[in-house]
Amino acid sequence: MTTINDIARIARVSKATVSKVINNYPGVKEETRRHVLNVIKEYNYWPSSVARSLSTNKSFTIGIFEPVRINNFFFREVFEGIESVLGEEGYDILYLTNKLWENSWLKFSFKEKCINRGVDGVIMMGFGRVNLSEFDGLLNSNIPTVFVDLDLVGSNTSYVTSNNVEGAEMAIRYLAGLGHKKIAMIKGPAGFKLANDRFTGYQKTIHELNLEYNPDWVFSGEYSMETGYDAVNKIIKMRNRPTAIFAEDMIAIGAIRALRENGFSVPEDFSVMGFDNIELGLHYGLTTINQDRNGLGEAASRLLLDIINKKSFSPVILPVELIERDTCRSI
Amino acid sequence: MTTINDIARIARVSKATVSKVINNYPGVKEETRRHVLNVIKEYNYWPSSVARSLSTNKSFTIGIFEPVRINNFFFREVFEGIESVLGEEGYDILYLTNKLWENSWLKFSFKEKCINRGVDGVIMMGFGRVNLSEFDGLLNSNIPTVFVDLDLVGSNTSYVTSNNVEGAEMAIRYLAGLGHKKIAMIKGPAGFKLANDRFTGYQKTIHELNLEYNPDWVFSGEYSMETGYDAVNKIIKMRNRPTAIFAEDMIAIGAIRALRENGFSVPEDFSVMGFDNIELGLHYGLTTINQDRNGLGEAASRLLLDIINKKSFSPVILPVELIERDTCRSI
DNA sequence: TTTTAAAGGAAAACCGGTTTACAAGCTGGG
DNA sequence: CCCAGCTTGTAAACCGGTTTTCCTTTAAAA
Repeated sequence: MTTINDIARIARVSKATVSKVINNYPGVKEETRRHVLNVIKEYNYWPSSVARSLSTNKSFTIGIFEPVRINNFFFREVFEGIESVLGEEGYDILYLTNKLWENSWLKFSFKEKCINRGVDGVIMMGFGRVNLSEFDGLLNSNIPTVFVDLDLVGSNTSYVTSNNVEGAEMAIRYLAGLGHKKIAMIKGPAGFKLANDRFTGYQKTIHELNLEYNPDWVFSGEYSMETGYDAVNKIIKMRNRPTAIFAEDMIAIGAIRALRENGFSVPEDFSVMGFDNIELGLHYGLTTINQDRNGLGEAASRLLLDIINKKSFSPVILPVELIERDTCRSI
Repeated sequence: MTTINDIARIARVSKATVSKVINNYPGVKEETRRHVLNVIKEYNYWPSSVARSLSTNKSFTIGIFEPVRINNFFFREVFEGIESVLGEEGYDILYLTNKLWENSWLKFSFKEKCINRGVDGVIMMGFGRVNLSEFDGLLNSNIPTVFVDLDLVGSNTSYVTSNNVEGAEMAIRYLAGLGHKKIAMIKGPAGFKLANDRFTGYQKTIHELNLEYNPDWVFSGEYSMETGYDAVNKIIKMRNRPTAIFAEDMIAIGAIRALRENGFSVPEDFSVMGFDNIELGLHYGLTTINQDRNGLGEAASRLLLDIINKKSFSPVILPVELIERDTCRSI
């Protein structure tokens, strides 16, 4: 491998001079600069970012932790947003794995892993509100950190999220506008801010609009079709049935399938309203709330860069929008 | 940040001794070892992998290039396979972005980026057979490299892929077994080994079984529903129509939708056979060929580790299997 | 021509580790 | 009691960059 020493020797200058040329620093005669640049090009030299990181304490890498593997496509799209913004700024993205932790002679947590790898900042996604103490190290450190969909803040920590409360409110208002007064909700996994916020929006709006609130109409479960099936199986046995069902897309699709399999029609017998706008929803004509997953990733990266540059630490909450398709009807 | 010097000073030993303790090297009295370990734990010290990389020339990072963003879910699942294997071995994964390249004062290619970042190896995925010269640098370097779905080999380069030829053969034999003699194929994007191999298997088997080969029944396009729509629009206008359609899942689903929209029934009027087994296929009851995407990632990582350790360089070709659902019928 | 300031470049220290060479201390055999 | 040989630990060099300090040129001003 060609190093800065090779270049210095060949160009008959000191390595300090080569360094100045590489970094476009002043204090080098134009003639010398050109000469050094020629040698660099001729030998196809590229400085080692490892060595550079060591001396500057800046690595141009951002770490990502993403342990939970629910909901593949979701994080994938967030990731694309992250990558596009950070890439433009010259950062690469280090996917931090934690498989080895258990075997290690000294267990280490998020913070230690970040320090060990020398990342300039870290994005945390896919974490629920369980075991929050896991994050203590990070929050108390000065490592710039951005959480996606988890509202944690600290000296150098902030978060981004979609406006899930408002999204749920939009959904309920829309259903109410169609004449629905009995609306069920199938919540996502308990402990996740996402799911909690959506439920909050649901409750709040039910109250504001004076709709019927019935605890029996509130279900909860994993983010899967199963959960929709289970809830529908209970709903159809009820004497006092809701007329509309509000649930996250994957669950909503499970519900639609279950309803159809039981001889009900959507939206004739039940209206179904989703949340997320996953691609699959298109194939079911699912009316839903769209959240901008790419935008979430972009916002996360930009916020992280702002934290790194000490420019801004304010959480970012992204707007959502209602997408009208064919699974809700007015009654 | 706590460094090895701090630990050495506090423990009243030399940094060499601390280093030996960290790496479990011999030549340290048990008593000293324990003492140093205690100090390390007390001060929550973790060695900097940046500094370590610099001196050992080994970074425990694997790079990934994945420029094309077709087919999200596919790479996501491959990635999971990669991560699970490499994570176990203590590697982290560096997503290499190339957004900054154009602006850079010296353009650099895959090889230079790898050298610059000091990765121990690199996995290339999502590349087609276009501009193969882009890879010259990598192939001629001694950087361990594994391609996914592109059959490039070099001194330290190999590849993994599913057995796409055989998969196509299975598909055609299955359709022929159901009595189909006129089978159309909608190919994926030209230039990709994946798509080429599948077409090869199709052609070969058509010949072997003495089925009708009609160039008009061969279509080609992007990996999208659109492509399926377009092909079907042509097929239904033909006088001599095929009775079965073979295409990659997303395209096949487009075809199914197009057929239905035009008043045809699947599988009554046309049998449709997919390839890939994407999740969406389930919702259409699509009969298809499954390829093990997780396994592809695992195989890629293991092969890469083998190349790094100079143990094996042989390409890996993974078997596929036929999944029977509801879109093909016997005639 | 001499004085002085500015510009250019080299030398050396540093970042946090690893590794090699060597010295000191201890043990046991003759 | 002395010396060989093993064990333990230290000092120093090194990895490939950056940055500070300082010396040497060169050009401008007096």
